[in-house]
Amino acid sequence: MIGTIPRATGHNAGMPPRPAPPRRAALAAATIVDTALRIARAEGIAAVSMRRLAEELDTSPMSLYRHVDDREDLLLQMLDVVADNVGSPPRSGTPRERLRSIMIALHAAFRRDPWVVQVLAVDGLASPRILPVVDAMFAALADAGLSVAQASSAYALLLQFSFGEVLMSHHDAEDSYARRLVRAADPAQFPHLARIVTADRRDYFDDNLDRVLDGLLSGR
Amino acid sequence: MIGTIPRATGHNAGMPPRPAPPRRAALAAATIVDTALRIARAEGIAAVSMRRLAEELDTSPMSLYRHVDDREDLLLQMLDVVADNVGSPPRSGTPRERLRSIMIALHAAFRRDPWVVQVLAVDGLASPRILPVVDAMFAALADAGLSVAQASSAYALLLQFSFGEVLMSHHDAEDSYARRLVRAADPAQFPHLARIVTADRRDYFDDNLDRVLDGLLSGR
DNA sequence: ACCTGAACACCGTTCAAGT
DNA sequence: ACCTGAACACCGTTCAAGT
Repeated sequence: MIGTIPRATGHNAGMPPRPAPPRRAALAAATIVDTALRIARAEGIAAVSMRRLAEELDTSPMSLYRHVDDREDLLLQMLDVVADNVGSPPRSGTPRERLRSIMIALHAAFRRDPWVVQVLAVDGLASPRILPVVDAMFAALADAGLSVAQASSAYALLLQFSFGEVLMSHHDAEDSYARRLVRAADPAQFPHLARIVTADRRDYFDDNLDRVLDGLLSGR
Repeated sequence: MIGTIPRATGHNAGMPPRPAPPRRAALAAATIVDTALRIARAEGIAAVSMRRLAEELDTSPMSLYRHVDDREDLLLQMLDVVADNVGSPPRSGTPRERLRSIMIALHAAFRRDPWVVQVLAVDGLASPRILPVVDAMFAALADAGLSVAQASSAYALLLQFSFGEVLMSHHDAEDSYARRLVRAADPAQFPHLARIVTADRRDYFDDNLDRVLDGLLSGR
């Protein structure tokens, strides 16, 4: 599997081979997390169970507990990886430009790992590695002239927006129950709804991000 | 248990007692749903299991399956009740006023039953009884002068916003992991974050709703 | 005809027995 | 000292045996 022996990146080059490695490469925390991420992306976070993970790694479920405190700890380590994927916030540009590119990076990370939103929503977990991004958002909001109270409010809105977007588009993408419901709605009873349904769907995120930034930054 | 014999509200008063009721009152679908709602409100949706529900109703888990197809069907019936709690959308007022009061009603219902957002988010379910509210939102957006494409986009944003709000405030309310994380952040490393954390928290929903409506309705 | 106990295939986690 | 099989307390759901 990919990343079975991480961090063995050359400082050992030229040294004699390590004595008598165990028959199977030792389970590394990074391997567990990588495998969990792969399962989560392919089948959703519900498929990431300790037993399933152990099976995938050819071990017993209890072996995992030597590298991971419990399932919550595993989820947190998965969130660390996703937080790193968001990347560093930009240092130049107008406050609005900075906010915009942070939000787009956040959104891209959420889109790549939609299960993240479920983990944050259901389990209330978060990675400390996202803090630089959060700090940069507050910095941009302050630079835009917002008071502390206004910035708190604006930050909440921006996060809620990207959260909600991923949450809903995740199920809208496939032929979800909710989508079938709207399509099956009686046009006579819900005329406005019917007009909308016939319109083809696009990705609303970029447009709506500009609308939100309009509401937050202009005119106060 | 509470609600074992619902709707026995007096139209039988003065009548002779019913002949030979079965030893235990028959299980009604409404009783099951009511009990499930009570558990969900008190302990979250994860506590609503078929086995727990049966225990609460003094029956076997399999008896529930005579009134409910499966757990998904139960969740849908619970969503029906919440959708009814949202109430009828207003028929008068400016488009903005109508949108505003619909959103506030929706938000109030979500606040009363935060588990709804998890069910919609994780299971992708929805109740057809919410369709009148959705239709009214689209009607207001059309009356405000938005094109079909603009209204679709705006509708998505409004729903995403209220979704995200409930999702995040649900965990922010209690002393969640995410909240402890922000509070534990190093002020030297994250100066902007530190300023915010010391500010006391309010409910941002009403303010942010106006910001979102500003962005959506003004200036196009 | 109706109800339901036992069973099946899962889950996270503990704990003591095994090497 | 280290690893892990069996066990515990859950879960949704099926199915056949019971009345």
